Amino acid sequence: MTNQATATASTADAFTALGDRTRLAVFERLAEHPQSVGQLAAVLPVSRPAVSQHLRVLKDAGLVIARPAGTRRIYQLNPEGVAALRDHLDRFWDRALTSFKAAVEQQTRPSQERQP
Amino acid sequence: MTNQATATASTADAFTALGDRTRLAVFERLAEHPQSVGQLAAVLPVSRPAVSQHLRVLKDAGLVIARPAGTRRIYQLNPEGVAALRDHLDRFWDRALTSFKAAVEQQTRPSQERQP
DNA sequence: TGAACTGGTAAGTCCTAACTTACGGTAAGT
DNA sequence: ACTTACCGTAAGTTAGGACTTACCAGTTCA
Repeated sequence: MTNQATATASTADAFTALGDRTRLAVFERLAEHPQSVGQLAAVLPVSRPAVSQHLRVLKDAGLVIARPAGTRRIYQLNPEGVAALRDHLDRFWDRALTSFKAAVEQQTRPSQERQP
Repeated sequence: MTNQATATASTADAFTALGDRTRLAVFERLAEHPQSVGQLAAVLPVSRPAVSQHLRVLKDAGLVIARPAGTRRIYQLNPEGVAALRDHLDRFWDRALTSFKAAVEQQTRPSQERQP
């Protein structure tokens, strides 16, 4: 199938993508400046195919994009994907902390308890 | 000094903690309202010990805390840990997108290239 | 047209971790 | 005291994914 249509992936996919140490390192390197696969592999302690596979995961998660340049492929961050993930997480934190505050309210106001 | 390394490591730990589907589900359930281990296990498609193990990971990542209530243990979000992760991610996105913009500047202004 | 780069993919190995069952330990109810 | 309910941990199994080597396709330059 076309992985291009999967421009924006789910939050779980983004967490999974950035959850791996090597992949987070790749992402951070690309955050500094766009690079080719060989440049990344030269610095990281894994082989070039491994970097390619990690880049595929990051690309499927919508976090990076590639652009051909001669025989090389320059990878860079996908600002849209990163911004989308950031917005999604912001709403997520807001909901979580709001619900938490509501629970605290209900805690300090013991009108009714004992709900198994 | 070690703030940077520690901060980066904790971010990776948080990503790893929330990268698992089941663990993210646990975290989202707790974001709605505090619950006991048995309540979580009753809804989720895994056994109770599995939920306990996931809660341990989330607790080690500083994302949730537990409070004894009789024979049960009520888990809830750790607002401090969540807020800390949120702040750290905000700085992370800022750095990433700022560097990306700088790279775009350098791209549209091709004073020098050819850096293999 | 070759030779020498580049990088994606296949196939296979290996190790981590997510899951299970079994057990022990604590708190409340009878 | 005995029973019941709830939970954490140990031990063991298994599925997934992170990594390797080998191979193939596309691009550039002689």
